[in-house]
Amino acid sequence: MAAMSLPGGRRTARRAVHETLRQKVVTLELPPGSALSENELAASLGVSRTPVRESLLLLSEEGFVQVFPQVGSFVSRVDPQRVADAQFVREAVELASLAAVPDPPGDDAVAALHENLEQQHRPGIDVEEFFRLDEEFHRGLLGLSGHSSAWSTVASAKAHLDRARRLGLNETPPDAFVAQHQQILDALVAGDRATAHDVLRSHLRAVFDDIEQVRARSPELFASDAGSVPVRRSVAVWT
Amino acid sequence: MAAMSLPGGRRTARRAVHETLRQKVVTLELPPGSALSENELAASLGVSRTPVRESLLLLSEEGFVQVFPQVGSFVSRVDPQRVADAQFVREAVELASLAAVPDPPGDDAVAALHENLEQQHRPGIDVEEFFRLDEEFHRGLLGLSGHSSAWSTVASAKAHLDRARRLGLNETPPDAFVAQHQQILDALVAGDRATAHDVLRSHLRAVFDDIEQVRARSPELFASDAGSVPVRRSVAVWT
DNA sequence: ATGGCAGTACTGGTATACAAGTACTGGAAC
DNA sequence: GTTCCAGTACTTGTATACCAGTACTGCCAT
Repeated sequence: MAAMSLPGGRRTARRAVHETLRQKVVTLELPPGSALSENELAASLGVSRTPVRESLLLLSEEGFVQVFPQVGSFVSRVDPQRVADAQFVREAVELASLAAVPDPPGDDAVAALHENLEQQHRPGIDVEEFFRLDEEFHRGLLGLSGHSSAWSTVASAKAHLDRARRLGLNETPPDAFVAQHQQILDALVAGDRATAHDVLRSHLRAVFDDIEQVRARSPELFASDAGSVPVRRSVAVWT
Repeated sequence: MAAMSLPGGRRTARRAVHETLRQKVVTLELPPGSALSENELAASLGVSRTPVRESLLLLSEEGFVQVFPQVGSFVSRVDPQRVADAQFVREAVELASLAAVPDPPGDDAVAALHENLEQQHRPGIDVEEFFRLDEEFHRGLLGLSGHSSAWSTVASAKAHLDRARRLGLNETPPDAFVAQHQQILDALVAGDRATAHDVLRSHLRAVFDDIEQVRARSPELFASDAGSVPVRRSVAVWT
């Protein structure tokens, strides 16, 4: 829903930079703690500081970047509190949406979800591809209730979860997630709301548990003290 | 949660401009459709275009402002679709939170809510004061479940509702809302979850209905066609 | 009077210059 | 070796200049 101010097709430098950086942050190509110098980024992206700066401002509003005046800008570490918030909001909205799905769900939407699942089941699936399909699946699920327009809100809350999930993707093979997706859809078309509800909740919480495992193993990627300020290095170190 | 990038006390021009403009938009001092020229604002606020521009960027991300390149920036009209989304999300999160409140709710939090309600009951209450108390009440309600940190997400979704509510505050006297607040809290402390749940839902939907009444009376404040683009005037006119 | 077209005054997007502040570096003093 | 301090090289914040594009204005031809 955001960024509706710049009508769709308009290509601006800010838009391009914002999307590029966001992608790199979410995919961990820029891991938590990375220093983001406005000058460096401007030079490497071939634009001036202005669009870079505005992109960083937006990313900081999204919680992906932290800007410390006169010190530097850094890819934010994963904030467990923030992840928990996102989890709670996402769970609330997705479950509320599930409850509002009409009893025979729309055939077209169901068909789309089935096709999506087929692709998820394809062996040797790429991680990036899985993330794309996962996103599409959950958006489609929300669409079943006619509240697809609320997806943007969920997507925003989901953003932090996504980044944390990538850290933990090696913990649990995607197969388990795909199986859960399948169960949810099967229960829905079978009219078994209770099962769909329970499995969706388990599914969402499994993601959350995954994150906790990563946290135990790589605490340096997580923010422990909200008040800490990083020092300027090629990679930030929180003291 | 947002804007944590600039540590609290740091006073920057952007911060000041952002808060000023946000306040004026939310309180309808700048009504939907108002033209916001970067140059004019910069001149009147005594700063350069840069902080003004960055503020408008943030406000557009929040949905309060629409920026049309080479045309102008305007206080956004109330988008019914967006309001509906906000309503759905808010309802889902607040109800989910309510369900997670421990059975005897925390005494301190309950006491705070009671005191808040006392102030709401004060006769001849100011509209701005009511809004402040209403916000505090719902935040406190969310806090009962220990998910107070998710408030920022609700607050963000709530932002559009708030603005629309101000338009409709003359429709239904605040007394009705205050009474509903009272019922919710009473039911909660009495352990009657079902009633609390139902009243909260009714309460939230009453706000929504209020907005619909205003829409019928003042359609020019609402966006009817998402693709419409305003013409540059002292006050924007959507064609 | 009316339709069309050029001129003009505005818009936001971008690039750049300067200012204020922080932290590292290297050397002098002890 | 240690401590302190000045210098320097960076950081983000702000101001300004310029650019591309839009829409209104008023003249001109009809």
